[in-house]
Amino acid sequence: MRYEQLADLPCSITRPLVVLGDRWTLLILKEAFAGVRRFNAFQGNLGIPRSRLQDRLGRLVDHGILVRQQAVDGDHAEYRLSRKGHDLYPILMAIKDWGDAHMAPDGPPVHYRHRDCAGEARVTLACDCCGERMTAHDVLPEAGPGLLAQVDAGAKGTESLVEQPAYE
Amino acid sequence: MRYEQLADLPCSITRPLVVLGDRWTLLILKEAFAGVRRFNAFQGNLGIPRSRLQDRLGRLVDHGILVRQQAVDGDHAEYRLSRKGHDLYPILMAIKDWGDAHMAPDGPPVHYRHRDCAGEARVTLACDCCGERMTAHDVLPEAGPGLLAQVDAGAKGTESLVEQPAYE
DNA sequence: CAAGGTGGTCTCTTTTCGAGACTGACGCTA
DNA sequence: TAGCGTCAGTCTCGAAAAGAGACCACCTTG
Repeated sequence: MRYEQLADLPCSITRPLVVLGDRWTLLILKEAFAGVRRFNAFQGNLGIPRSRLQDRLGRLVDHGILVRQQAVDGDHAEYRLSRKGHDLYPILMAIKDWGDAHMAPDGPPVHYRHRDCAGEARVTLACDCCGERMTAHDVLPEAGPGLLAQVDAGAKGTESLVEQPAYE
Repeated sequence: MRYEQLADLPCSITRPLVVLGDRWTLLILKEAFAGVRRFNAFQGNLGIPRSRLQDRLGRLVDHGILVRQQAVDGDHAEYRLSRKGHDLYPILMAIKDWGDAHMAPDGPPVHYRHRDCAGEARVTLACDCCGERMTAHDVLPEAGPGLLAQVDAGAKGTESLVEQPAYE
């Protein structure tokens, strides 16, 4: 049970990971972005045990990442990405970029192309102020409002995060 | 054993996820980017069981994501990010952006600031040709060389990926 | 009515995880 | 040199999660 409590930490990387960080969840979402909506399709494409899929879909619905509804053209259930779920796309694309760079010796298995031109979708990390591209070396963590709110509320275990050392 | 075989699929999202997609791995890497290098520091910061940490660090070293070496200023072991590991940073930042947007009611706990100005690090998905920003709706998957190589080699289970439906 | 597809449940076995004690190497210091 | 603290790493054992696959109720369609 202690693992779930990581979600209480004031960290915007840790909190999503408690929801998304297991064997299947991101794979399910990848399928959802590929247009899959039905239970049996998820199950067949991934080979995930049915009970496991049931559990994961339920959690994603609970978190508002997927929405379960009846299909308009039939009686069957559908799982569709909510806005919140849709916003996960850059995460999958960042994974894709890394996979293409480091785990695709024969080249990218799939090109994710811009509909309007021949270009490929790529994730970039940049400064939202000056627009310059950034790497981990250019980043300096600094306490934000979400952390200060917890400190003010007397939460424990937050001190170390305030003094987070910069990545060298 | 079937889960690990997903890594054989020609998909640059699936393959990294088989390596990175469990409770702890990305959390360990998050710590590594925060400057953590020592076994006990990972263990203490995350509360991960020692045997689990041992296993995960070993896997990351095996995959060339971390490098284990003796510290220059002492006898203890150090785990440092390799180039390959360093390249994972956009994934963590994409998760951070989503966490800030959807799981941080009090605002971002931590600002990841550009060293050179006051701006914040943000991940964007854009076309590498025309530079236009993209969402999942703008993407059209298309078979690439890594997939065709497997098809030519007579691999099974690749057909469905070629005909991957576009995200609606 | 039978066949086949749907999402979903149940059971049983195997695997993984978690907690914490334990080890052995090393350095410091009294 | 004996004692102590710290380091990474190992072992054990009970608990939790995952996996495989049968099973269910419901609905179409022939």
